[in-house]
Amino acid sequence: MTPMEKERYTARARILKALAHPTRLWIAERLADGECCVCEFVDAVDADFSTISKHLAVLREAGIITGEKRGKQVYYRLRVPCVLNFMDCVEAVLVTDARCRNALIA
Amino acid sequence: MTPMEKERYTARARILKALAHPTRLWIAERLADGECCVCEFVDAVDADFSTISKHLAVLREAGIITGEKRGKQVYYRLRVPCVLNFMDCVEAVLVTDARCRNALIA
DNA sequence: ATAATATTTGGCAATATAACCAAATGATGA
DNA sequence: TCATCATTTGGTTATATTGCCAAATATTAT
Repeated sequence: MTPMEKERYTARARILKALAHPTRLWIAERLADGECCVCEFVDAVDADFSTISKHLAVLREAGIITGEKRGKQVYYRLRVPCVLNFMDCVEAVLVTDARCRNALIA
Repeated sequence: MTPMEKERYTARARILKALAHPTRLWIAERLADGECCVCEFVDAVDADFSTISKHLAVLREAGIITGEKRGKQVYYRLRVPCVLNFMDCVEAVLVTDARCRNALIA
């Protein structure tokens, strides 16, 4: 791994890491259907609103989402709409895993 | 987020988390070109061999790779070959981010 | 101006990760 | 059998993440 590669993979890993949390992943997928108000997440997720705000900050700082204040509320949306793309693959890993556990193969 | 969703997103996040480390991501992409011996990673990555072995364990336990011992060596390969798929999107996030930083837009 | 609402920020404690060294395991070759 | 090589596992320390509470900020409504 050359220094250049290291830099590149560090940047990429940072993005995956931002998505690698159940709540954040759920939020990202929700946003794939269109923008949402923070308040919707607060209602839907069973966690303190400050916790949700911090999750949003993680996604924001990773460049995955962007927010806009409208009145009292803040609306977030995906900055790059392809986030869903890799869920198919993630799902494939899960399915393969389940199949293999059942079949007792590697 | 229903309890069922929570379970689902926790499983998905686990997989992303496994990939969300520069060394592990590099290894995964390397394996997308075909199987590799652990020794190749040990040579290529500047980290203790035990560290590399632990990274491989993380990927293995996440169901992303699978290893096979052949003689003294262990060869790993991707269990689901689509890992590369989402790199395009990750890259798109990085590019968008760079563009916006330059242009001073959100 | 004050109060109420929506969100972010600061701070803290609990837990999880990452990296290293040393030691254990497994396979081959002398 | 004994030494050697490749890899994994155990243990430890440093660092990072998570989630809650309390407090700060910003916007609207009274």
